[in-house]
Amino acid sequence: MIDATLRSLERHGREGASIRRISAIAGVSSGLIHHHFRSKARLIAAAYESLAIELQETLYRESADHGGSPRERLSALIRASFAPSILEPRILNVWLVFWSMVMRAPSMRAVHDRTYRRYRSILGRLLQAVGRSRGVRVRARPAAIALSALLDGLWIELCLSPGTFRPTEAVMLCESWVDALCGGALPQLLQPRKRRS
Amino acid sequence: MIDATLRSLERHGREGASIRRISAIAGVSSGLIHHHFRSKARLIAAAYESLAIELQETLYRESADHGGSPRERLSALIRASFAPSILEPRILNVWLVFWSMVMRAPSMRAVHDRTYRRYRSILGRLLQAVGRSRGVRVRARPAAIALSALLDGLWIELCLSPGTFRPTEAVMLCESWVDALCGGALPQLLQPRKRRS
DNA sequence: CTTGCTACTGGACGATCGATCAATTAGGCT
DNA sequence: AGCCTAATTGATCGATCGTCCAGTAGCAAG
Repeated sequence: MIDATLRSLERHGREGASIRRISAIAGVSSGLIHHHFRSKARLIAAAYESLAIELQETLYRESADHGGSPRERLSALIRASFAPSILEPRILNVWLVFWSMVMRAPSMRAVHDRTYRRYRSILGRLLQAVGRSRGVRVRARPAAIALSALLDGLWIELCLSPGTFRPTEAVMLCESWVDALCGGALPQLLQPRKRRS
Repeated sequence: MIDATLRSLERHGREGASIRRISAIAGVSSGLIHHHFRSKARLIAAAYESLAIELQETLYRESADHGGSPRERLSALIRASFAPSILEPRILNVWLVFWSMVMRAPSMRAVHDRTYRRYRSILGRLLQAVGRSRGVRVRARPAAIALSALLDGLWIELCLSPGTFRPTEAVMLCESWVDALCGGALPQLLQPRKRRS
């Protein structure tokens, strides 16, 4: 049923967030959805959390499968973020609907905050591990915020108009940022070595 | 009339894209909108282009007003991107509606491509000027793509949940990236000094 | 068999949507 | 004054929306 919601949002975008369309795709009646989820908003929120967690697990699995070193795992995660299956412009439709509800429904905001904190936590730990193996102490929080923003910004633009630049360029831009971080070129994202009084 | 469209989208988000709401805010009848713009889609497209150009001009003016050196102008643009007037979460509502239509209507895609190319051009020229004053030759296109993605990604997350981090942190992250670029830490974003055969 | 409970159906309700159009008003041109 | 065009109105249409609810089917317990 949640899968049907996501598929409807993929196919019809903003107008796919309709009980009738979703129930048609799911092959059930419209009343049944109101029986299980008490309102449309709760259904959308459940679908939101489901998609966010599934996406993070996909990225995390890709990261864990490829490469042993932290740097290789991070590279795998970056590449996976711009893989064709993730990059499908249809999926942006889904996120746009979700984000537009985050602004209005407090329950949606709660889902967003929770899943995004998890996402930053994954990125932060990975960045810290990469830094440790390169001899720099990375401040996980701001580094994760920057990398997630870079990933998201590139991903959104790639979905909006795929012809502007190529996915490999997006990967390169992220890798360059990580290299600069490990090379100490982003000193404000590293732990200060010494405290001055 | 276009102003009323933007205000309606700010106030009511996704549901504000309705001829009736817009006409009520504009203080005219619903029929009049169909008289001037032949359909709702054309009205939204006109409002999209209007907002995008107005935003770019605001940023460009802020950039030109503050500071004489290219680096100061770029800093002013970055700070302006996270100024309270730009950062209002309401405005994200408007962009989300526009982006969701970019995916479906070719005319919307055309508006997006045109305005985004302009935006990247502004950023690219500024980055190149900053690089020149620091003695590095910046490749305008990928650098502008990366900075715009970083700006957008941070801006979106700040609008979605303003409590996650502070606007000053976002400014710092962008400035750090620019400093790394000027310091030569992002070699793939610089022109190769020598050609090898 | 009856009772109670849950999954599930599908039609009805009022609201709102984009679009259309006849009718009315306003304004410049001769 | 007479006329033509453009601006503007508001009612109306069919479609679709979220929600609600009376009613059916399946099934376990008594």
